[in-house]
Amino acid sequence: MKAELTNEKMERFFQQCRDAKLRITPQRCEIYKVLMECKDHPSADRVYERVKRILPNISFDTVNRTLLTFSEIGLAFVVAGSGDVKRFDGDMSSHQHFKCIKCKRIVDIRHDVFDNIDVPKELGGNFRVFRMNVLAEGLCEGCVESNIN
Amino acid sequence: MKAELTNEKMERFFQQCRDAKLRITPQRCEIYKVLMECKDHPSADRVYERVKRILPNISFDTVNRTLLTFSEIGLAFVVAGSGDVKRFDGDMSSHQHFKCIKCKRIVDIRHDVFDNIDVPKELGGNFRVFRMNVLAEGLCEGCVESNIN
DNA sequence: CTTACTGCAAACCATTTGCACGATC
DNA sequence: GATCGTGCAAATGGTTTGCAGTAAG
Repeated sequence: MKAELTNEKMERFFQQCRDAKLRITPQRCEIYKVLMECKDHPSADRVYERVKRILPNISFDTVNRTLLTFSEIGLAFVVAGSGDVKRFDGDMSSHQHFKCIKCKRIVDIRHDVFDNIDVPKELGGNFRVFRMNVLAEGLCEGCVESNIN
Repeated sequence: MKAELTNEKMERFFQQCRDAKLRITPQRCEIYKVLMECKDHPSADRVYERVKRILPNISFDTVNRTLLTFSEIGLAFVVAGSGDVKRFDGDMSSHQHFKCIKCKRIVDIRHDVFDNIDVPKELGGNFRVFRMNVLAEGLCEGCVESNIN
């Protein structure tokens, strides 16, 4: 599917775990690898399926828990949406998303305008913004077509 | 709490119901009124509580179903988020949201930059975008303070 | 009078939690 | 060896569905 993650990237991951006082376990490593290789913004369930190929005995709960932990320590985040199951993204670079309301596919979009958008000042100086989410919702190519039926 | 909705607004609501082939019922009317008067992006549960004051026999299911129906016909929408319970907004004018990750408070923000943002063209001409969501996540004033403890 | 809507209860399903065992440091 | 992480199973909680009775057009 994809080239193996570089050693440097895994080394960095180990360090991030240590910094967060998380133990380095085979489960966490595999989940991290899968998340980095997935470009489709997988649900916990989807990550679980993929990791299970490598670690057949892993439980869904571990995958889910780990993904949430990753979100907390900045290794991943939950894609913003309006309902539906949680979808995770391991790409921490600044980008936006399009989500098809029918097939639920999520596509990365990159629009200069949205990069480095500053914290709205209406909030006053005391609000602290950690993350800006930009989500376009609509129908993807395939679903536009099949909608004409 | 707030001034009654104008007759014109209710009249427009009736028309929108007729257009969508929805019957005009006391439940729908009250839910609509409450939604329009709420400035706090209420959950279905919160709307339920408020409507119940007027219609004590209404069920939660009706409220929830109605809010979803409203979302479908463009009378409301679900505020984008990362998990948590669905929050509804009856203000269909272009604006953005800030959500406190701790107390879950949602505040409207209005930033010129985001108004009339155009559909990202990376998607190709065949994608159809119905809605752009912009969500800032962080800590609100109150929670920033109580976080220092 | 026909069709849609409501209220109730049960079903669903993603997500979370408690706990004992096993693994990491 | 002490503590954290995992796997299992059960609980949770928001949301959804089926259905019979009721109301709107």
